[in-house]
Amino acid sequence: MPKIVDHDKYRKELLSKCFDLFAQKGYSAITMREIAQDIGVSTGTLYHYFANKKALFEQLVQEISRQNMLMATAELQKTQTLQERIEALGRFLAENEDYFIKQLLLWVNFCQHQDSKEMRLSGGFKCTIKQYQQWIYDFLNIDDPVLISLVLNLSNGLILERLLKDESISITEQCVLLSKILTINI
Amino acid sequence: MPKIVDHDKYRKELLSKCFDLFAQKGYSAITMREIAQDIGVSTGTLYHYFANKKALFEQLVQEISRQNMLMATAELQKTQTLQERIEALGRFLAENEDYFIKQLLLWVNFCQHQDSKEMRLSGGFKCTIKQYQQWIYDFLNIDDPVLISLVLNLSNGLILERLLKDESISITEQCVLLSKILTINI
Amino acid sequence: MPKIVDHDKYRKELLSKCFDLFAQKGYSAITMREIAQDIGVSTGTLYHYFANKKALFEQLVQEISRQNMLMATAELQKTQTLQERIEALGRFLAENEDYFIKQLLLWVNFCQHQDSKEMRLSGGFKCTIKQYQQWIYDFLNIDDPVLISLVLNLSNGLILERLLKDESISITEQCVLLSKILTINI
Amino acid sequence: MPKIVDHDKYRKELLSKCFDLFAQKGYSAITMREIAQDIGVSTGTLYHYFANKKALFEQLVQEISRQNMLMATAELQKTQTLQERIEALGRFLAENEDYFIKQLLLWVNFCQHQDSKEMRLSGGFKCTIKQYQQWIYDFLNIDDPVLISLVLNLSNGLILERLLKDESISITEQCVLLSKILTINI
DNA sequence: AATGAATGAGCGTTCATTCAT
DNA sequence: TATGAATGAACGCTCATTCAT
Repeated sequence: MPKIVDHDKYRKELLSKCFDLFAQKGYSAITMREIAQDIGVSTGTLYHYFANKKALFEQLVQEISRQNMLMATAELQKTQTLQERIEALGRFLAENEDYFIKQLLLWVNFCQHQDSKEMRLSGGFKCTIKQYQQWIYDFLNIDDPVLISLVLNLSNGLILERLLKDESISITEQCVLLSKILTINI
Repeated sequence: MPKIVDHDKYRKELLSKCFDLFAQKGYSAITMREIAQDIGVSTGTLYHYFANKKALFEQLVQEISRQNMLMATAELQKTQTLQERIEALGRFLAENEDYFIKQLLLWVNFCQHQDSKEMRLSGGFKCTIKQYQQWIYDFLNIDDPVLISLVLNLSNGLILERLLKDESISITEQCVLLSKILTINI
Repeated sequence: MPKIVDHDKYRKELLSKCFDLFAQKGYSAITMREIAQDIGVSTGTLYHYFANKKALFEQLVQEISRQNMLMATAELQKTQTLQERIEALGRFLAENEDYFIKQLLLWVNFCQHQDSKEMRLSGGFKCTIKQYQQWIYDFLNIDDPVLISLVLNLSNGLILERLLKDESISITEQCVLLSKILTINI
Repeated sequence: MPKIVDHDKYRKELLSKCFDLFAQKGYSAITMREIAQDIGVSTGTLYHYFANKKALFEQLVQEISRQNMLMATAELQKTQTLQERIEALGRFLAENEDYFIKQLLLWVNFCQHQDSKEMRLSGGFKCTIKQYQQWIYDFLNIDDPVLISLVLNLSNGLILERLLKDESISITEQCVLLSKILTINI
């Protein structure tokens, strides 16, 4: 009998530990050795759980996207009025700012390498984006696709601003404005 | 005026030719050989004009940002009313969609590598972002920083949507909405 | 203008220097680093001249086979009678014993790796063997294919004996016997 | 008699199952994992029965050589005249062609790695070759060492021809000729 | 100014081997 | 006895960079 290890559970633990690293340095700039060292295993172990670097990255993107959706749903389910929900969304973004910046970096990275002969199996990825939109739709209870897009793009824009600039406008303030806009336009 | 003018002009030509390559594959994934081959010179020549890969990339980011500003100013200077300007901004984004996507990729890439012990000289970069904001400010003649941020973030969000999704909402439609919002809130 | 180097000539020089190494250790057991070190270049240079290890080995086999044929033809062309030729063949084998052992090792190695999903382009190799046979045929002026085979197989058997055993029978003695056999059977 | 008998018997079973694998890919090209997988045990088990890869290979060579000798003796013991024996030898070679090719590959491999700082304990190997020769000597009842060598080398040459060429001369035909030669020369 | 041959550190990955179970 | 997860040195190969021409 081999060492008793929940292979799948451990795999996901390793994935979680990789998140920061990939976000900080980008797919091509990290090395497998760095990853291994940083998460405290040997390269051999890394390859025991992931076929190669590409597979590791793809599984990371999927796992993070899955986690993100779960978090968001859990967080926002307790709200009632549109007003409340916009505020909750804003709070959620503000509180997990770093997380979302990292996720954004991951996604952009993923798109970049997806187009260059690699990572084609990514049906799961585009799908994740769609689920996201659908989720906003369900959650905010907005019908107009232009408005949904507005909310999504503004959210992403806010995150991007955080990444690109040193001092950014407060997310809360933006959300107050967003709330006003939505209230008027629905 | 001996060769020094030609040298600088040629350097900028080389930079322009690198833009697509860096945007498509990302800083770390591209090799100097690929770049050289793609733009039709030898690696030796590349190193004759740029101290190293990092310097090449930094100069590229600066050059592209500079060009972008020039383009935008030229394009939008002929407008008058706020209504017109919003429309012009929307048209500008829509017409240069690919260009802005590439620029976004470049910027994200730049931020990623800037934090990892390299590319510290990037005062010029943060500065570029500020100029951008200032330019929107001057151009749209909006005082409220929250509103400026809204315009910038929505623009970036739109570009990001283009990158991440297959089918996106029309930029024009979004701008119609944006126009309405701004008109009401000013 | 780059360093002036006759690329093809230098490539062949490198190949010649690899011969002993591949024969001694076998294809899979040598490393590219060992080869590079042993022939006095860097691994980078090795890869500048050969696409990969497999290609290096294939070119080596072809080059050695080609050289071998040239040597043999040059050596044996000056003989007249069958008697003389058998003696010359024996002398040739005896004098280049080490060379032929190495060639045999190369060939066996080649066959082994050729069958395992790699090295399929080896039309040139089987062809080399046929040329060899044809050359013996032309040279010894023997019609009977059974006799040709006898000569070839005995030659190879002699070489193999050299490889497998510590003390072997003298090649010359064997050739005296061979000569007698051929004289009788023609 | 506790488990020691089973242990040894199982060890030899494992060895037998390795034969094809080593012959096909060669010592260095095969991995312990491949071997384990192919013969249906874990790598742990492999290391339970063999100290390391080298030991496994050495024991394989010895075991195969031992088996070969047994087979040959059994097969050829029932013959009487020289004529019969030559024919029996030919038939034996022809019927076990694949086996002999594999054995040849093993031997060549063994010699190659024996010289490179490893596998020095190979007294048993050279010894095997000598036994082989002695056995031919006893069996064919030939005194002249030159003739013995002829028979051995021709046999090995025939096997080698099988390995190196696609279509080879029939072993039987060669043996008819060999028979004639021997008859004349004794 | 321009070339591309040369370098060697470092990359992704593999593999013989160990050892807790 | 038997397993397979874990290790890390070493593999084939790449790449930013240098430099003789």
